[in-house]
Amino acid sequence: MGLQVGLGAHPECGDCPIRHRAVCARCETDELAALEQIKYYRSYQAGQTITWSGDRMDFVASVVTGIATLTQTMEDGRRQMVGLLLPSDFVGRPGRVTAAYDVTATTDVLMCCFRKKPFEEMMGKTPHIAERLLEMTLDELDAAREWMLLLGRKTAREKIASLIAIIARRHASLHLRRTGGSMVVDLPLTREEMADYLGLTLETVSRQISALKKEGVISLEGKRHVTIPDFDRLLEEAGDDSDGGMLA
Amino acid sequence: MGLQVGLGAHPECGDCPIRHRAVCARCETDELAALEQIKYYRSYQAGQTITWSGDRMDFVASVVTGIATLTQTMEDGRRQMVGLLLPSDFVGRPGRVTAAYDVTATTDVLMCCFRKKPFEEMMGKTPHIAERLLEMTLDELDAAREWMLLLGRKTAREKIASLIAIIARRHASLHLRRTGGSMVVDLPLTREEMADYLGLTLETVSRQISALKKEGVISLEGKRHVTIPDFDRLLEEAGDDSDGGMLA
DNA sequence: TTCGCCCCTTGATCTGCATCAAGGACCGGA
DNA sequence: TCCGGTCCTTGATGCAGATCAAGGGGCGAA
Repeated sequence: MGLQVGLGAHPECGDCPIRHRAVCARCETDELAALEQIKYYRSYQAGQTITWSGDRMDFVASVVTGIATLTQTMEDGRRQMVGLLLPSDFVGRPGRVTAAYDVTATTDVLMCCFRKKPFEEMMGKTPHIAERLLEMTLDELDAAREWMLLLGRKTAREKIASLIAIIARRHASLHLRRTGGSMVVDLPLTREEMADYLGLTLETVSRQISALKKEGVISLEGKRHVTIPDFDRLLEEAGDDSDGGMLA
Repeated sequence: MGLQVGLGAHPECGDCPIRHRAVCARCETDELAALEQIKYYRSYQAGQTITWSGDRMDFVASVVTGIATLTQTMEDGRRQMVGLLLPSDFVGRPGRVTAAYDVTATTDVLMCCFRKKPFEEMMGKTPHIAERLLEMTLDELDAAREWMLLLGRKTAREKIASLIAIIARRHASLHLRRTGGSMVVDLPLTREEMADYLGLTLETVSRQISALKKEGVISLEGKRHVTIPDFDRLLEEAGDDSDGGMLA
């Protein structure tokens, strides 16, 4: 979450997120060249599991296109999503051999991968990579803490409103369109995935979306296409103090 | 959370956590000397607020002794703890000017502080610091994700059992005593603070602790002193898959 | 065109935890 | 010794969201 660096920031960069958005370390050329040499691409189909928790994972990667999730599962099947990976987000942990979470592609996904060992060696040689990764990880930690407030203290209605706001913000540079003051977003998740994100059941998700729709906070075309006539109203429903830097 | 490096790992280190446990970067001498020059100590009384969310925070720091918490508060007063800082844990974010959370001392706390600017300059010069901070932040992120599973999907009873297990583990090198196979821990939090940690009310916390006590999962002396006769049993109550590396 | 599979919606009922309320244990100060 | 405050426990009641259940819409395959 929250690992994006605006596309506009480094216009000279190319198509791989690690390079142009994730750990490009301000586009310093030699680092780019080195990273360039060890990267490779992998694609996954919608629904495909990228790694299972506990499996060996010998690469780190960055999402180029598509959406993936991190989830934890208890023995009895209860599931909680703990990460939502959008383009430019980073997965994997330098210095760890096995995956800690199930990583699943919810849409078709293209990943830009780096074998862990050469990546770690590069990190040792190019300090900016560790600094950039630190910055990204701190952003993720902030997002996780916001998420904890949501899980622990928000009502079902507030959770739904928050999720829509979060997706609207995160997709801002990707899929968001402003149409005369109103925002339009496509929800990239099924009701069940939203439930796993929010710590609810899919029935409750469905009911609360219907309620927000009936009351005019959002409007729906089909099941996924959401129009937000008044973003501030949505934030109010979400229980958020403020916009938190939507357009900062 | 989870930022500890065993005391035994670097016996030659001194008394400041940044130095001997947090970002010592394997005790490389020159880095130590440089860090040594910019550090200073501050102490806080139990109950005192260290920073309010939104305040300017011009230092980063590491807890030397005592316990502090990070909490988020909604406008209507609902509170969620999002971080629990034990000795050796790190607070603050290089590259950010204002605090994102309320930081509160729950016991008397001694912090080892570094003014942000010199610390950031040092980071630029000594790459190992960023690497070490990255490692610590990734540990915190993992802990946050475990916490999200707890908040989103666990029952009140499982939450309490989980919290006791977490504290027992984290205090392992500090306060934990093994007495013939059983463990003894002092809960460093009031019932209300536990409730804020777990996303419950203090009444529910109290009831569930009583229940676990009645069923022999734990025993209590006074309100804070807990004996765990069978740690595996506790983990079972917590819904955890396994010990997760308690003594690893 | 029809079938079958998802995904989603809505209704009825149940229940775990919140809320409201009262009182007990402990402690430090007058 | 009593008093007030803080922290904790326990009981009674209410309600948000889970659970159980039924059915509708869209879409790809036959």
